[in-house]
Amino acid sequence: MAVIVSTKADAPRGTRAQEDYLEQILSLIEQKGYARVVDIAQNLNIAQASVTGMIQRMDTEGLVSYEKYRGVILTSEGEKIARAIINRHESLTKFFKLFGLYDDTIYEDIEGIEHHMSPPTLATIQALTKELERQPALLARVKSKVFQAT
Amino acid sequence: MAVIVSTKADAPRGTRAQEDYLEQILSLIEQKGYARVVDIAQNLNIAQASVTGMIQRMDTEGLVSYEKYRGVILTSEGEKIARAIINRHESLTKFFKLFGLYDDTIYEDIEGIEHHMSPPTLATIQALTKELERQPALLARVKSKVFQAT
DNA sequence: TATAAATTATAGTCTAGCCTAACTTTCATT
DNA sequence: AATGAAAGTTAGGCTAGACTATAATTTATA
Repeated sequence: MAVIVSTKADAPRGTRAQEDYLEQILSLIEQKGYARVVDIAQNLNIAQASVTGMIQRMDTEGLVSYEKYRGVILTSEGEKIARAIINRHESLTKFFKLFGLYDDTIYEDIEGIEHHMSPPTLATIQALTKELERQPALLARVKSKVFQAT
Repeated sequence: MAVIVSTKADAPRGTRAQEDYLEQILSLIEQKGYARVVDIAQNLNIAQASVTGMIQRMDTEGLVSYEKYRGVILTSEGEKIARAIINRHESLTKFFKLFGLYDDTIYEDIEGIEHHMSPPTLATIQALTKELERQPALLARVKSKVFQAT
């Protein structure tokens, strides 16, 4: 069963920074039930005031719904973007983990590239991941070619 | 013969935008012998005045050497960064081309991710590329799983 | 060689996205 | 219910990196 990938319909996108916020917000909501400014700020390593400001902008842009002092929730538009980003993040993590790269290395790389990978390319990575999972010998050979010096 | 990758020595880096400029400048110098503001501007899809401004900043930061009306050349620092970026670009192109992704898709994705990929991760991609080149049957199987709808 | 065209530079402006400091609201505890 | 701590907001400021309009310089050509 093949994966069908369209290059036509561009997925909705915020800016890079906004995607980071959306990803954090959804992740907080799923794990704690709500997303507070203070937690978003801490996770993104950003000042609280900056988070408030960005959230207000994202509210006017329809990515989140926000009321003063009442916390944030995602609009359906915002959630769609957040899920796309999280999906990319997870797929890429799975892929890179195959090769025994350090967790920190993986995390930093993905942080950068998850904002830039198109659906077709991601689908390819996913297919490749599946195939490599099915072929441990092949995977071992690739891994054996790369050593990381600590 | 294994590739040895260090995670210690961080490669010198400019900002994302600066890396784009450096890549363009080196590429122009290699293909035309010199890099003019007007060509950099056109290739990066940016106004000429913006290029002049950025080049001046990069001069003060030691990435390029610049004299009014006399064109730009790279410092050794700047060239080192430029070559690293171009190397990443080429490696990634080679990798994605394996899977029959559209050229435009490849170009856009790489434009985004080349600024964010660490040496260990890149080395892994390179090793994987080699292995897949050696195993056409495997490659075919992965490709068969992803169709792009035009 | 003079002058028009092309190229490059300057000046001034704008937005995104961050910061700190000070203020306001909410929450928890007594 | 009062009050101090925690969370959130506002105000003001900064830098990167883009823009347009205009001026200066170089290059090409009549």
